Amino acid sequence: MTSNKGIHEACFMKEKCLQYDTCPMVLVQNLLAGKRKILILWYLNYGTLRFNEIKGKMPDVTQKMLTQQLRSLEQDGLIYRNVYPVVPPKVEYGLTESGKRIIPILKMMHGFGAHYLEKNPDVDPQ
Amino acid sequence: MTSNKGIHEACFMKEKCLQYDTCPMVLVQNLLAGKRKILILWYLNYGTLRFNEIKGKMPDVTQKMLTQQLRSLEQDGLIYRNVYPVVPPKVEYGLTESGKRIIPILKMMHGFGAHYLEKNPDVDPQ
DNA sequence: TGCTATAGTATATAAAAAGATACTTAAAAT
DNA sequence: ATTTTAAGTATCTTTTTATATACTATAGCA
Repeated sequence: MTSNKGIHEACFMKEKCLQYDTCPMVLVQNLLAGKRKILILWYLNYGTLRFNEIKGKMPDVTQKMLTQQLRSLEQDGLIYRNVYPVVPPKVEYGLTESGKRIIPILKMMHGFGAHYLEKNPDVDPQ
Repeated sequence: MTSNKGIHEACFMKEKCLQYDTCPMVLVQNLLAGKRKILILWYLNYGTLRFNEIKGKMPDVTQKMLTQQLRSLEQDGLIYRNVYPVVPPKVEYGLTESGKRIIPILKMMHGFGAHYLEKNPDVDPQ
């Protein structure tokens, strides 16, 4: 019996998803799996934000972790980082074209979340 | 100066998102942040699947981790788990009503991922 | 002279996630 | 009597993630 490691028999879009290692859904899973990434993208859709502005919106994140998540999103091309050579430092983060294309998805997520919270009023989002 | 810990000045849907701890987006971030959750939901939309069927679609997941992710999704009410009292065991997983409501989001994600891969042919999804 | 501000880096430690491997269960098949 | 099967659990180790804390640079201000 031959190995069928990674074959996606069940994927909807068969032409794109015959194999695990070329599946767009696997990509998205990896792009968005981070613990803060969805939220960072969501906040940035409001407009560009400085480091401390993002930090201020997430009460429970450390500077180091936020830096890590931002760098990762930057490497994936979803956000850009613009450093102004001033003192004290000023660094602006914003969505790239690629990042902006995620926003409709995030809006649907928000709708889902709101509905979920209505149906489960006992649930704590955190 | 008073603390403004967790205030969401920048959220789109202000009436729902004035505070971090009641924000639907924070909820969704936490529901979907798991390393395999998006993929599991995606596969289950095809139809109910048995444990080993899901496992077979993810070449690099251990039994333990898959069990954990499934339990977590079950606790969050996105999937159900149906145990048949037979030997050897048979356990079926499927989407709940809540889980089905995520599918349109996943379909958009797939579209995004496919487009991203077209623009960045060098990227490895994994 | 020393203080403040911003966006970090450095280092050490703790906690959580993930992986590897072995074990379980009980019926049916060999 | 042994093997196979499906869906796990148990235990231990490694890796990743996260926290805490201290430190840096430099211009402007008091």
